Amino acid sequence: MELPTALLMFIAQRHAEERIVEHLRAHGFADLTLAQGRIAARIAEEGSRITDLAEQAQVTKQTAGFLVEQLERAGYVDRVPDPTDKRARLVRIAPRGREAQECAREMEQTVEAEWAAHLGPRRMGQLRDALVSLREITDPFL
Amino acid sequence: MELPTALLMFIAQRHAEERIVEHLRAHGFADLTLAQGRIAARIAEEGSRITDLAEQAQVTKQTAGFLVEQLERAGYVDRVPDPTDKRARLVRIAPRGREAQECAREMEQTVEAEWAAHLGPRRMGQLRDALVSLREITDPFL
DNA sequence: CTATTTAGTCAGACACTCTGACTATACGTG
DNA sequence: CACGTATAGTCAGAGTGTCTGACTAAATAG
Repeated sequence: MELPTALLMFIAQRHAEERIVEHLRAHGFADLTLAQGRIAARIAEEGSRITDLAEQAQVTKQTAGFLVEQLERAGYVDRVPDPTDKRARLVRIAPRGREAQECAREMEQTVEAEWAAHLGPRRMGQLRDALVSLREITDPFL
Repeated sequence: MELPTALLMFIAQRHAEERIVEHLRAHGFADLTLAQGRIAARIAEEGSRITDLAEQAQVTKQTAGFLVEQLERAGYVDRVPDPTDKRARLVRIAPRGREAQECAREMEQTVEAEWAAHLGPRRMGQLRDALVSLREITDPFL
């Protein structure tokens, strides 16, 4: 075996991540770091709680809170009291955040398309199939 | 498409990474961080230069130097003058580093085996085949 | 021999992440 | 209902990883 499978995944995954960050940067979203993006990408349409974001992004709630604060200051999200729980505040995507989401998704799809073109539809399908299956034994959030 | 392919890779890859760190920790290599490990894993048998390690691990040479310094202090590597270039110093794996490498490789193979068992040999082969092919368009170091 | 490149370090700064301690609210049980 | 526990979140402090910029010393090209 030349390289471990996990390292192969790391290589491709980081490439995608960098392309997205670069694309955002080129479109005026130069503040917005990777860590912030990982949080922002997980905010639900109805708004999300810090604790849920933390769990999904696999960081502590302190870290999630810190990142949300940056996002809020930069205008990517806003926070409203949760009507159903006075302890909680809901984090929602703000207009600027939505623009950034769309920008990121754009490059995400571009990269995905490049991969599909390189591998061909059959092997791309096999790749996704294997990865989805692997998730069953590797996703701590599942 | 439920989840982007790159995110699926991230999930599996992080799982492998965490298993390895946890295994190292359980075997007395509790100092030794992920970042240090990423550098250490790339040290060649004959020794490597900081600059090469930096390039392979995709960090600046300052960062690589910083991490090597930690590794050296903890006894995982040592550094000797490069006989062919008086500017350079070769980073070499020390005995303790070799033990850690073996420990890490052990879990790496365990995880690899778990994946193969879950997917079956055919799909595991397809997965690796696709990832190796993808490397052609995603590995900045290739 | 000089100019440029390369290997590496030093200094400073910032981002990310964690642990521990704390407040306030919600919830479950007797 | 009251009390104890669990949950949502914050504050404070620390450590680690990472970068940019400026620098030194040695190698190399012309």
